[in-house]
Amino acid sequence: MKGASLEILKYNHLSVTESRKKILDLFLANIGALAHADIEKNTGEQFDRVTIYRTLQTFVDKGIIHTIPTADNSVLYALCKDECEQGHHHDNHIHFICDTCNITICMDHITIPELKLPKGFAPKRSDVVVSGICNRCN
Amino acid sequence: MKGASLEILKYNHLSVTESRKKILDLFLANIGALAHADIEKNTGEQFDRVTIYRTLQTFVDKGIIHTIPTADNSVLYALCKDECEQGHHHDNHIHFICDTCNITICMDHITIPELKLPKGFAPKRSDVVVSGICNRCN
DNA sequence: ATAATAATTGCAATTTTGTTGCAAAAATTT
DNA sequence: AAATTTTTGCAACAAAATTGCAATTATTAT
Repeated sequence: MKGASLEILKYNHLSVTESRKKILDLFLANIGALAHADIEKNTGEQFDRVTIYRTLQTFVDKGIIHTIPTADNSVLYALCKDECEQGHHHDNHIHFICDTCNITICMDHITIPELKLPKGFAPKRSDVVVSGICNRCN
Repeated sequence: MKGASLEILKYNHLSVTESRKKILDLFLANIGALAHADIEKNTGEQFDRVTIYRTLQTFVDKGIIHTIPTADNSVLYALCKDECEQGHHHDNHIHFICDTCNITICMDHITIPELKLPKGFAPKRSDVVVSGICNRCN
């Protein structure tokens, strides 16, 4: 698995830099989603705040990570799995947030059931955020 | 319908103040969800920003309104309907965000289908954020 | 109705979060 | 290895949110 971040960066035509490698490694090493602050801490404040913001934005633009909607106004990012990495984003995502340990898990493999909306509404994309107790805390 | 805000405030054991009445009236008069900025504008900047923050927080605490998860990191609030007003929160919510007019609608009446989560996960609450074109823009 | 008590408001100051321009540094290309 | 392009970090700035506290307003008790 080592060198995965390097390959992903190259695949996406991004210059390989320390910050990008380290931040991407963080995502690869993590099951859950990460907030800007998590990254700042976990890299030992080695990189400037601005660099982290820009790196995250770059990754989102390239489809390497995606943002997760949260009710409490924090911005979370998670790796796009499989197909997403090829540049084709999933349209639907399920995210699980644990009320106990606060981890956010991106469940790419679970499909979202069809929703029946009132007449006139044309849905394009759905995000599902489920909160409760995760498998570790249970 | 007049006086509804007053009753809701009393029911929730909240002192009745100008700001609380006006802000609650705003929610009652609105189909969609409101952001802090919307409230500031719509009350004619009559109240301090801080007051609005605190009022919203109070309403959330009392279960009068709830926050809506958004992908773009803005905080939206919407009235809790029906059962919610009695202090019993819905566990599931569907929110529709229109890509065109940007309105956010809380669809309390639509039920969320059961989600099959991996073993060990105990879901408590689900938020579904659907984006697309709303009935008015369609 | 009015005084006493309790809660809320608004201001000022501060903190947190995110953005922008630009020169220095690093990565890629030739 | 030099030239070019990209990225980084700093500084300044802007926006969003929070906190303490005195003044005001609402509620309760008399």
